[in-house]
Amino acid sequence: MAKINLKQMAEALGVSVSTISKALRNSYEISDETKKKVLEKAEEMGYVGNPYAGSLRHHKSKTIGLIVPELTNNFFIQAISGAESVVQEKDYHILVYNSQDDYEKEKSILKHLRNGRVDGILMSLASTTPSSYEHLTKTVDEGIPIVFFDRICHEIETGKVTTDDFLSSFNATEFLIQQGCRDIAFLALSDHLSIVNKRKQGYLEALNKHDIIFNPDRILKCTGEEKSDYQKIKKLLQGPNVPDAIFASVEKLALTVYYVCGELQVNIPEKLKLLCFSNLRTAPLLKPSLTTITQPAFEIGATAANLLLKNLSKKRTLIDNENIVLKSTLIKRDSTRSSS
Amino acid sequence: MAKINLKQMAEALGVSVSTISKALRNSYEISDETKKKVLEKAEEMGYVGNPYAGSLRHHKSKTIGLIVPELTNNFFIQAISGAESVVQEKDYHILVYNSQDDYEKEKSILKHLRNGRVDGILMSLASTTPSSYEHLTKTVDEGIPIVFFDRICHEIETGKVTTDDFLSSFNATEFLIQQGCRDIAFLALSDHLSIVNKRKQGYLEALNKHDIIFNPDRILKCTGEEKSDYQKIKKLLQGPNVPDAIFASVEKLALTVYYVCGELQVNIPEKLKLLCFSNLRTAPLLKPSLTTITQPAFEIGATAANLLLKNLSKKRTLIDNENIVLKSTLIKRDSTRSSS
DNA sequence: TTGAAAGCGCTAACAA
DNA sequence: TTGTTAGCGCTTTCAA
Repeated sequence: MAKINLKQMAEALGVSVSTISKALRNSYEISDETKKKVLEKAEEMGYVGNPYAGSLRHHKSKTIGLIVPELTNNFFIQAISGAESVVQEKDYHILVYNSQDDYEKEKSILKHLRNGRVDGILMSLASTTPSSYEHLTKTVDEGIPIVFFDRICHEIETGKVTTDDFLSSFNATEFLIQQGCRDIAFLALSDHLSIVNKRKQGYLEALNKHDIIFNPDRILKCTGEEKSDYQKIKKLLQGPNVPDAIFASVEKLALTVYYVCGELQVNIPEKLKLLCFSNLRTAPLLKPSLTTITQPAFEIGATAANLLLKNLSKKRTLIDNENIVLKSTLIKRDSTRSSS
Repeated sequence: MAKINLKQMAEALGVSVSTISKALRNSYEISDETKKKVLEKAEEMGYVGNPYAGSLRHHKSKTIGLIVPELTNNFFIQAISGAESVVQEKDYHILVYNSQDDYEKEKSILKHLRNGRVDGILMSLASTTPSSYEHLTKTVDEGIPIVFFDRICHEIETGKVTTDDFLSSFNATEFLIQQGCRDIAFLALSDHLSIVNKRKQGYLEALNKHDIIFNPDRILKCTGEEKSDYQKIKKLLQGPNVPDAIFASVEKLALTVYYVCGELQVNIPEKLKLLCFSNLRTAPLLKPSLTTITQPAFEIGATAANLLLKNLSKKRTLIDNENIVLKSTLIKRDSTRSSS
């Protein structure tokens, strides 16, 4: 049994190709009787239209590209899951790409999408992407709309979906201060990521509000590379001046802190309080359970997908510059428990 | 700046469309001089060929479909990551679908892929898929090869990638026995999943070898639905006859055991030893750290993708019936520590 | 070495 | 209400 096409259907039914095509698309031009006949035959023969033929005709692929900097990350997975669920509803398809946090790869992926393969793009920037966004502007200019989520690009005017990074970071830092912390280290990632910067601002603002003098050495610029981050954090916790709390801007870094503390026998939360942005399902089961700022990752993905699809259905290729902000939740657990 | 096509390139260079096409594909028919000219212009104009036009011509889409029963699952994510990494190398694209462990959805996804959208499929079955594989055979019969991984379908003759489920399960059970357990409960999932059955067989065989009489009540048939599984496990652990160990066939169920034990104040591993198949990155950080049978998920995905791509490049649409078996690793941690 | 033209499977404008 | 036909962007055969 081979693949069936319109022509074969037409022959089998003794009508023309266009009649079948119209019947299948439920056109008003076709009689109910014929429609029924065609539909039945289609079912019988297992006819499924070739998507690429149609795509060629009307320049729509009904597929969208989703680019993330990492795949093995709970946040992105949940976001993908959210996007997939809305896209599936609307009979769109999702092409998934992993930029591996690499600017060059990101450019290359976008280039491959700039040819009609996708109708639109959902993406989160690589942390190594510098302040040059030509690959992004070019894509948008060629009529392929991009909706950013989480690791957004401010410089491109389009739809963006983020969480309240500044505020949640401010609140979390303030919470640490309330727990008695006075010397809070902040584990940052790339300077280029707006979300990391906002989180840093929230942290700084909270210190400022509580008259805690900010020590620039307390901002550790991590890379995301496991080993070097491990060493950096180990050095931080070996002293001589050991902070009394760590605020990790991303999940991965918090886990590294657990491992370093294991090696150095630093007791969390007695000696060190720990808190981070994270979508780890097992946060409540860790030893100690981890206080997290949890982002509504699934909703972020779903919202971004909805925004994109809404514009696509309106045939709008330029998306209004708006930033949809969803709320994160601070979930207090043992890693920030105050001993008093 | 709009999208550029061959015709526009041809006009810009004052040559014919076919010359450009050939030059771009580095045909021997074209002079080096012309090729150079064309390549330069293509670069300059940012030309990227429309993939669907070519696809229509030679009935190859250079994209593969990847169907998983869940997305928020470390095993599948790592597998996707592995597949993505090899596919990316070969300039293929990946369409990701979530069957949500639902047979109907699985059928519908396959139907949508049976029309040239993809050149081949990588998939793991939904646990609700009954012993009727028409949707699979139909797909293969229409010339779209499927490579199964992990949750494979024995009945279809094609390539499959799994782990040594029987043996690793046997070893793990034996390990529990060596830790002093005599009454080990097994948390199963759907009867239809061959991997779950193999894991069950390994468990039974180990009991048998050690002359432990098997009590059928000790096999709990879970559904994957969080709440009902929670209740089932809670009932098991409330007695009157409480097992001294639990072997969970999938990760999700082990986490539920943690929560139930938290509620019932059952001490792991003192009162209950726990072990499961899992790819959780935080297994070492849990309280207590979790003994796992860890599958090489990334390799599984990569191997399956390689097998599929190898066959596609040979234009083979029927893949030899072979089962590539990769080894899992039993990682002993605190959840199975013997108190003596 | 280059170009003209047919055709992949489908849609849509137009004709019947 | 149905059929004919051109053409989406590309590859490829055949002719020049």
